[in-house]
Amino acid sequence: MAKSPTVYDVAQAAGVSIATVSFTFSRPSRVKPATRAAVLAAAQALGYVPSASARGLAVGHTKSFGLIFWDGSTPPAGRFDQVNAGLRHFPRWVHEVQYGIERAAWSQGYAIMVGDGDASDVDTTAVDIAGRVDGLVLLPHMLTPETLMRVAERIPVVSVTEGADHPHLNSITVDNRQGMTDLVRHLVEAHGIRSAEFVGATGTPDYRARFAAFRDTLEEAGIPAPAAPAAAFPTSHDRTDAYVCRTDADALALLEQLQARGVRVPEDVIVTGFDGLAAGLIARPTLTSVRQPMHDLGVAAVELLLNRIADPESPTEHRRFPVELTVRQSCGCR
Amino acid sequence: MAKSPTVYDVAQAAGVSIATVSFTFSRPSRVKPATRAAVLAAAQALGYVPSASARGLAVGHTKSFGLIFWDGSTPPAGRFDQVNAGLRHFPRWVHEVQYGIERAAWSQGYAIMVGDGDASDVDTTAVDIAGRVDGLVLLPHMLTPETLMRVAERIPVVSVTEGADHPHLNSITVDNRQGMTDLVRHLVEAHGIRSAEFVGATGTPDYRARFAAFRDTLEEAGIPAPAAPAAAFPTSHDRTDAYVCRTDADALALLEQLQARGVRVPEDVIVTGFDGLAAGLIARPTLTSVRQPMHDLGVAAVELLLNRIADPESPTEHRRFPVELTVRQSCGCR
DNA sequence: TTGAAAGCGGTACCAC
DNA sequence: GTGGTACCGCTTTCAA
Repeated sequence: MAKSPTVYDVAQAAGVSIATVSFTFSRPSRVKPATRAAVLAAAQALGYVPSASARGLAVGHTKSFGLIFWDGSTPPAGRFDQVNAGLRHFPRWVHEVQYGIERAAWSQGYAIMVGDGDASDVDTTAVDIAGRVDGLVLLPHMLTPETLMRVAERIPVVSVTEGADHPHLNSITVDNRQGMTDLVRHLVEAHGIRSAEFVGATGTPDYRARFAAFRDTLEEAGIPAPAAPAAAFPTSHDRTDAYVCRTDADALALLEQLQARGVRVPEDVIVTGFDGLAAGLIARPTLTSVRQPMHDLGVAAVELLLNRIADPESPTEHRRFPVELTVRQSCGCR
Repeated sequence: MAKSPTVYDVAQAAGVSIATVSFTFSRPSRVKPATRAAVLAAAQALGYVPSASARGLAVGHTKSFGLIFWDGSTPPAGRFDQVNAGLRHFPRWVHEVQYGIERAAWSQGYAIMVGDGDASDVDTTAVDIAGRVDGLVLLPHMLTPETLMRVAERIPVVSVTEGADHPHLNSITVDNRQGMTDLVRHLVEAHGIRSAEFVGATGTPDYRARFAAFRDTLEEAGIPAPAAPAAAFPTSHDRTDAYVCRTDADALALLEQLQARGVRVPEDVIVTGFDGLAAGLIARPTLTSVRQPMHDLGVAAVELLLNRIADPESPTEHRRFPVELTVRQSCGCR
């Protein structure tokens, strides 16, 4: 790993000044063809790779966005781990959103820097990443208000989370309440359930919104709603008509468990998810769920960032996306 | 987005020099507690977020690794697109490898920068990313030799690809041949297949190795081997005993199609994958495949990068990982 | 069209 | 223990 060549080396080799080298790359038309060719040749010969740090320092931005996520998909320890070791981390909601983010960012010439969302000290991580990029997206956000303020005052930040409010924070949310309401109503009206359990911890505002809607809709139908989510994954076949999971990942894992124990879905019990991951189509029974427009969420996140960069004075934006009840086999339809 | 404060601002606010501010963050113990507190307070009050560009320029490295991938999971256009629109991009092999990379990198304090592997000009992208990071991993690599040399001479590069050889290039590979050989032998010996098709284009060295092993093993068993992979996804139920897919993603999509057409797997035809994605367990029938240690591949990639950074003079490394035949329902077992 | 030179925001060596 | 200061590599006026 020899010390890498700089503009100075290239300039010297090409017999021009460093300014000319710089211009050759940034505004080729402002350089005489012959000179340009000489510079390019020298650069190629030397194996010149421009330093992004130097450029970033000089121009004041890095052409990259940061991404910090935590989707709570890492399930609680315990039997779940043993039963579903292979499913623990995949499929993930974040991957589908990230795909949209990457495509949108790349198309605009931005690279994506992903930071450790599960770090013990997310705040430090966030500040570190914030120092490297032109914008930050949080999936969802779990930063302290202080850190959030610190970061959001420096670069645009968009949180893909329910209930994110801060003067400098942009947000993208989905209609968790509507989605869960539609889902539960469907279970009640089309399948006549008389009881249901909510599966999965409510660690984020989104999950809490889903749980709240789950309860409200159940009660509204005159069905007793559990006061809290099932503590852990159901261990035996509890007497319930439906397991309403907080995410598809949980539902998919639960499906596994249930089948391993010989419990039939949907004949013995209904199972539903939330998110609409592609994997829900692969499973058998296919998974009834509430679909979020993941790709669009990612694209929108980048859009908000770009808007704010184009016009720093523009007001923060909050976009809420609709979701769609996707009825499939695991609830007994089809 | 007010202009963000710098060390100078913090220094002034705290009534110290910029050197002291710098030390407060890098070597807190070398600064008197009272001074340190003052600096920290000023930094907090001002919302100081250190510029990674400035630091990177000063220290000569960025504490981040680049990641450029292309897993060929985007299937050819045509009917496949229509039939499996939702499955097109997920699940992906790269995500499982990426997970290992991220965990390993993060644990060492490195961030991950992901670049556009599908860019029309991957080489330019690669050079751009290379200028931002301390090491690069290619999943797999599809760069021109020139670009590869240019980049690999500046920072350590590891390619997660079969047949990568370049003096400065480290590589991680899996035993494609052994895996495919085991798989085909199993189909012949345990299921008595007398014909088989290979599904999926052979666009990378890994895929080619799989196809070659597929052919060799078939011929060795006295079974006529197709001269080329099935041109596209099987359109009607061609007469064959087994569809051996080049990846799990393809196999999963094929499973979908087949089921939609009422073809039973494995009763009517056997379907197998390659990779061992977690999604193979979600599908019904569960997918017979050849499992790669994805997480370990990612961890190893980071390890090689770290090794090279610790000792730039150390020779390049090439690690080959074993794979494991995973027999499940889609071939008729269990 | 090209060159000289002043930053950009940190780091770290060397004095004090 | 703290401050002064010379870089790090590139961009970008301003002159020539």
